[in-house]
Amino acid sequence: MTVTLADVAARARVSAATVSRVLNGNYPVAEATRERVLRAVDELDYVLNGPASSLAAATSDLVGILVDDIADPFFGITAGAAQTEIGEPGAGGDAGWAGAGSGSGRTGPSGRATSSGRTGASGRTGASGRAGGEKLSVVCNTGGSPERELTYLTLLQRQRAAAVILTGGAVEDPVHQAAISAKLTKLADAGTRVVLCGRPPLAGGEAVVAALAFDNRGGARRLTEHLLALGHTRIGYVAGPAERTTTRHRLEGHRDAMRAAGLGGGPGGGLGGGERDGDGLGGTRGACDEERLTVHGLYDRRSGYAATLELLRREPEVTAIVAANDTVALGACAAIRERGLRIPEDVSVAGFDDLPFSVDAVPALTTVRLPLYEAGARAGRLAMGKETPPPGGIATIGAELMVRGSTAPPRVDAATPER
Amino acid sequence: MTVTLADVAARARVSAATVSRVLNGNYPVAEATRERVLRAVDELDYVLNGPASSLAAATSDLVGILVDDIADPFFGITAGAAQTEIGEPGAGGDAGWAGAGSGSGRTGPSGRATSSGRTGASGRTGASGRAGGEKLSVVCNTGGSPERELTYLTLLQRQRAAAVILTGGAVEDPVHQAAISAKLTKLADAGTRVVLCGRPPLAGGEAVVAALAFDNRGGARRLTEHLLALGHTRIGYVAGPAERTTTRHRLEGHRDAMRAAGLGGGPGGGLGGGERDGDGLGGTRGACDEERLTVHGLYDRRSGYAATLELLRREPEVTAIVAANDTVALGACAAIRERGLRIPEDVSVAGFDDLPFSVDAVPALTTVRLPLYEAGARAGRLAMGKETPPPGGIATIGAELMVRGSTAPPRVDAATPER
DNA sequence: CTGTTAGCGCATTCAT
DNA sequence: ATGAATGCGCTAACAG
Repeated sequence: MTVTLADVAARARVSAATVSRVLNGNYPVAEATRERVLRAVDELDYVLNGPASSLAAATSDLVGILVDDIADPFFGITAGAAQTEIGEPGAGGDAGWAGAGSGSGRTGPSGRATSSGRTGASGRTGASGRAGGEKLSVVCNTGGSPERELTYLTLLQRQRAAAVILTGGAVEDPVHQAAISAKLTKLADAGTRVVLCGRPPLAGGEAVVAALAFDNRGGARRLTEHLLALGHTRIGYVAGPAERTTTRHRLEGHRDAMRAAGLGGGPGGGLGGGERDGDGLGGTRGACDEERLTVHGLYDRRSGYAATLELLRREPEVTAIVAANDTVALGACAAIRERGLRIPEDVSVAGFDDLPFSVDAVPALTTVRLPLYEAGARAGRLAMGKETPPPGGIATIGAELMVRGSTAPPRVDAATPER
Repeated sequence: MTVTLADVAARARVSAATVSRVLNGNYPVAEATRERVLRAVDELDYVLNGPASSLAAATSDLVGILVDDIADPFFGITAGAAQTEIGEPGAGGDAGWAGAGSGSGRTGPSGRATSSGRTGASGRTGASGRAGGEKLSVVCNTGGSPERELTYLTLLQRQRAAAVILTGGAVEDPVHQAAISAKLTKLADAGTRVVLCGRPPLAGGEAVVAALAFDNRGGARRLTEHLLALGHTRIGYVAGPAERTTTRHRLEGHRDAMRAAGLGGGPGGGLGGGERDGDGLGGTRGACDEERLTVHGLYDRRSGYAATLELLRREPEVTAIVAANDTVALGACAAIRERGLRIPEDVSVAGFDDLPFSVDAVPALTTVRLPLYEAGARAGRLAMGKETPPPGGIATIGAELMVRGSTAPPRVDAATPER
């Protein structure tokens, strides 16, 4: 019922081995034979049996991209970029079928004979039903759950995936860290290329081809410095889920800036944790403020809304709110407005990521731009081995402060800060 | 080097077949044996070889979800919902094995010490590195390109995917329609369950398990009726790519409403195409206006921005702009503001989809709500055979008008409409 | 309930 | 340059 290699071989009057060689394009085959085989493939509408092929070759063309939340543009942009790089034959191959007029014609297999620069491996394209050297890049939605992350990794391992890209922050639970780490090592041992994107390198990251980390800390620090420079001192922070690295790094950057300015709980400029209890003097508000002005939530609009309401309740005098990301910032804006406050006159708001909609917010959102597309694309290339990994396998990707309308100096009549 | 079924069998002192049965959980196995096998699996850290398994069983656990643009929340939400349904072992029992005396009590459900809810077939979890009955649901980004859509379909076909979900509008080019249709038929013939979500059923859709179509036309009509009721008559329309069904349906709904109100080019209330050239009288502005007040672009912010600028240039007197979707509406808002106009005082703006950020726009966006999550989840269940298809395999999903702040009556001093 | 026996469809040695 | 074997790792009858 389903047509196999043998059928094609029979039709083309060659052996199955030859058909295989033509299809994989990695072995010399006489042009005439090749034509015949290709024609038989078209006529029979043959489609390679992936599982069989993978089994025999001990490799597959599956590339997995793990994301926390596919509905979040942050991941959509990153994953889409990676997928673009992976989908394209890219380095060395051709894109197939340049020949037959693609506009409206391309009735199908007929007008070939061209097969432009069919160099080596990449050949066939899908228009007629065949598909060749392409990788099947797929994105898997973990929903932020470490268990699902592990499950997907196992599933991918089971498929003998060619590569795996993990995007977004990691969960810091040491048990999960270890589990993920072990799993990645096994994947790497089995020949799967592992790339981290927007996630800090893991301890003993030999298993990983490359880790692309965003400068979350630096970006957050510069953002808060901007607020401080405007004159804000009572700055609320709507953080993400406490256990994620992204959350921690952004929060640390924020606090670094605060402390360097003599605000917050720690020694100026320090980044160490310590000193949780206020010492009662020294020109700072003490650590209690640091805690009081931070609220954790999810990376979504609703959380931003709720957390901001809470922040406003705890400290009605805040003059600025820094959100974990742009989506959260949007929720924060809604909460602020609902309280009858204006942005930025009464309260400044800042986000993180610079997602496409941020520039359209009213007022436009001050945020920190992360080159998501570029990072995703690079991760894709790295996964495909189309780009050489950075030295040490680790690269930090810059974060750029984008000052826009949602931040401004605090009102002059705002309660005078204590210092 | 890699551990196989035989290794596990040897360690557990059983045959490979028994190990297979334990792993698939679809055949009676003595509890003691099962324990032994499971332990061996853990000790050896065994992971099933997917390709080999798929080859032998002639099925795979891969489920593909095709989307136009993964960076667009419209698709992210839909795909994420579908993936959630597919990922969960869920109810409904798994497709194949109702036969083997599983009527009430699954094979050997008796209390195993460990792992709480290890229910019958779905067994093993990922935490330890094993993964069982789960499907690997993956989303594939076509970028709106019919070629890539076909390529992905072929790739999925090659993997013998268990199911495929196509989301979003279809491209209307008859050649591609036919190609897709043919491909879907082949997939279905090979046992792949095909589900359409947010896409109209295709001609001769026997191949498809179910088609979930949004009521784009009705939603668009009600939206425009809302604008007309407010008193608008000069309404600009920023449409999506001309060749997509979603674009056409929304545009048709809009024009239906316009014509029913005696505006636009056709006979009142008609939905037929005809009458492209204005007849010069009859109380309507004629078809030329219909064309003049419509600009096509992509479904993104930038296009919305550019198209709106163009619309404002063509007809400075427009009092309302309807956008193809919310993202486009955001761009439209930016353009309008840049022109020094206020929303909604000078120009009303409306979108479509009701994405999460729309309620946070300022002013909040009037739009048409599509139950994306629900639709995606339903598509996922349909793909898994967990839900019975609607009668005829076709269901239309309602679209609800959401009136918010971005639409208001036109200014009274606006140029008086001619009628 | 469990072991035995055959392939699944293809990529590869080897030969030629 | 091509054909003929061999086996990848697993599942599915079929016995027992």
